[in-house]
Amino acid sequence: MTILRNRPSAGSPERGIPDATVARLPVYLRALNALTEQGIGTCSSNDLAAQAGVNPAKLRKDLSHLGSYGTRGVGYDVEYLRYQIALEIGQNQDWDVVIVGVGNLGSALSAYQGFSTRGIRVAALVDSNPERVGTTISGIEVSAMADLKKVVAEREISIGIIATPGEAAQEVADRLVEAGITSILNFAPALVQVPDNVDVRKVDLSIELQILAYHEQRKAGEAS
Amino acid sequence: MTILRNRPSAGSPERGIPDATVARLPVYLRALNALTEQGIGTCSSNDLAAQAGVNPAKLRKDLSHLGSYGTRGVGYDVEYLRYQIALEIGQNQDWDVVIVGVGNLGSALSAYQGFSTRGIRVAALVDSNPERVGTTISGIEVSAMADLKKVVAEREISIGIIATPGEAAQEVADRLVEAGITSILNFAPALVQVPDNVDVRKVDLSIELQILAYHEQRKAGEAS
DNA sequence: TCGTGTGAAAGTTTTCACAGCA
DNA sequence: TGCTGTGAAAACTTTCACACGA
Repeated sequence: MTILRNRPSAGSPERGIPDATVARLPVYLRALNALTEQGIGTCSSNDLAAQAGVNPAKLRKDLSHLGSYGTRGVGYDVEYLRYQIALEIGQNQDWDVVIVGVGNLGSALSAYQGFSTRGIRVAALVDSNPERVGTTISGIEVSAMADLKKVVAEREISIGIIATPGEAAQEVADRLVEAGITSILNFAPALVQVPDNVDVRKVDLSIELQILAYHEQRKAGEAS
Repeated sequence: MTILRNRPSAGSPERGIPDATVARLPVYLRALNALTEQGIGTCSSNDLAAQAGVNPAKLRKDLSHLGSYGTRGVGYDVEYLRYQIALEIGQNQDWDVVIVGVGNLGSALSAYQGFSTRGIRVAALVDSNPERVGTTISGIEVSAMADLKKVVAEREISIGIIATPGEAAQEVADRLVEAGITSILNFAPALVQVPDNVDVRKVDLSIELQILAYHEQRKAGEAS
């Protein structure tokens, strides 16, 4: 889903964490937070893997891409590891995002509790519907599409979320790119075309259910 | 994310489509629908791959797991292929789902247009908050948690969606399993433990953004 | 001739199993 | 002794490239 070049990258001895690992680092971060809340200061790869729902060997391999932050025979210091992972994935700074489309989904996203604790701050809302412009949702005033560029520049936003119907998605993506956005999370059920320097990830709510339905059907067919 | 056994399976000569392929079949279905809307009756793997945003060789390999539905030198009949894929992933029947938790996200999901056209029907809403029980959202009356089992049985629902806060997720999952649900889509930012015969898929909205933030950070660090 | 279907190669991810360090 | 870090094996996925059939 993501367009990405795994640059071995600038200066540093060797960078380039595998995609599969990157996708799990936020999960480990969440697991570490849970351990902290439980008052646990040190954990083994088994403990953390159980908390994160992965295989311990995979966890160790993943962490080995970041460096050696554990102690043999002991395990990992929860707080230290949390800090190192956060550093790696840019979680010790806040990321401002703009949500385009404040229908049901966009509104739900702007109120989503999970973002703020993960360093994601919904900084602006934009909609093409004049009736919605000027209204306030989750404490944020909705701006007009025409003001997108200004809003993005003012608040130095680099991440955009598309929460419009599928038909509008490409147009919105174009506008986001034009406004200077370089990462897009696309909830619209449509592919969007963007320049090479822009990353797009897609979340498709019905596809997830369709995959479940497939397995459900197989289970049902098991009677045969 | 999914727990699944790739059963070579009952009777048939050889079943068991790779996970990666299953995850793309709904995408192909959508692409075929788009072609139909454009009045295109036949397409090559190149055409369809472009529409779906994948590599043509991958598309052909994926389709080869279902059977030989193309014609060499010609391509695929759009309608016929659509039908075959729909058959494979159980898309020619409607799937009733129950959504647990009608906060912002649950409400947005119950109104989500993308479901109905993909054979997903939101058949019931359930919430633990007494103030929400009895209210109507998107034309559906919200039921109490205590009635979950009854509702699931009455409407023969096999798929459940968890749209509650993380703390409630495990409790809800247990209730769903108890009620007879065998597939769960979990939007709560928490892992849930279920028996082996139940499939769970997880959609984590903030993780997607955190992955984008990671890439964004790398891009920013490129100046070095 | 053209484009599918598919073996075989390349690449990626996961898992195993154990050397090595605290 | 116990658990990390990691090579090497296994599994899975993607891509290539071409034989084959309409």
